[in-house]
Amino acid sequence: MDRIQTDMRTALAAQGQRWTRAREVVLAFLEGERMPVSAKEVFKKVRLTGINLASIYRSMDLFLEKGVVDCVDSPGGVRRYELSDRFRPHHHHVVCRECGSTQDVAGCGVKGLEERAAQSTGFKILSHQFTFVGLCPDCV
Amino acid sequence: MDRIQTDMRTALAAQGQRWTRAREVVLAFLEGERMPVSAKEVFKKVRLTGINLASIYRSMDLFLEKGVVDCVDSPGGVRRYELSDRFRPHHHHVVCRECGSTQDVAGCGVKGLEERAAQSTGFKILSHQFTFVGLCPDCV
DNA sequence: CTATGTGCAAAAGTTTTGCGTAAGA
DNA sequence: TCTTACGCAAAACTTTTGCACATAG
Repeated sequence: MDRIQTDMRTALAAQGQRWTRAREVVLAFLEGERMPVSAKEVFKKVRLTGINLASIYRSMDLFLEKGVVDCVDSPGGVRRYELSDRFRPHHHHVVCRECGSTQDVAGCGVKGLEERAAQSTGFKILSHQFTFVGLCPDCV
Repeated sequence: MDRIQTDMRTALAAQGQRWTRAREVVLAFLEGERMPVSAKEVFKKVRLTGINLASIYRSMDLFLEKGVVDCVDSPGGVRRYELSDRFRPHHHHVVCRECGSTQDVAGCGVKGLEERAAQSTGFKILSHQFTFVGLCPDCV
């Protein structure tokens, strides 16, 4: 068992929440991925474990709440999840307009804009999503 | 009839496509909005015209294809539409994590990053979506 | 043991599609 | 007139929820 899972287990135990098979499977899968994945994609790839799709959504909600994963709302209307900035360098994404495939773009380049946005809108800014939309090499 | 509608009508006519009541109603509505709206929001506000929700989606698809509107994929899984950069200053958005309300954030601040993203990923970059996620004054 | 989480199935919500008809040009 | 687009209804998809049962602690 690796560090993220140990941390997660401890954090959950502190609040009477449990480290279950579904949560372990989902988190382990996310740790092995380099790109954001949708709930359905996780479901298909862990099908042999018998974990239910609803449980994957519920696990993702828990991980989001704990700050262990971040989500990306992609053009195309499918939500994708990945390990959060706490465990990976902060970065952004490029999504293919045709096939929906997603890749990381290293770096940020937009830090410092949050404060300006907060001032001009009155919102309390919690995070940002910055996504390039384009065509992947296969779809050009 | 204003300029955008005239342009649109001409562009459609050139390809054997028609300027219909549904398209006129949807485009006119978008021209009157300052913030991105979902298909359902348009539908509710133009209900008295009898325009069908499916026709609103179809009109939006057409306008997207013609570059007359842009879409924003918001956290929460609802797609919103607004007049494109061709008719409004380029800008970005802030979305409330709780209620989904959306506001413009003036300016860009991320121009010049597209080329770097293209180089590092091999994608052809067509556009970008930059969204701040936070809490609106009502939801704080 | 006991409360929490899961599987299953149904529901909810958004977006798409097929088909017969209305209506632009 | 003749093709395009619309209305309607159903379907397709993603995500959420209720409930009885399983299971982690």
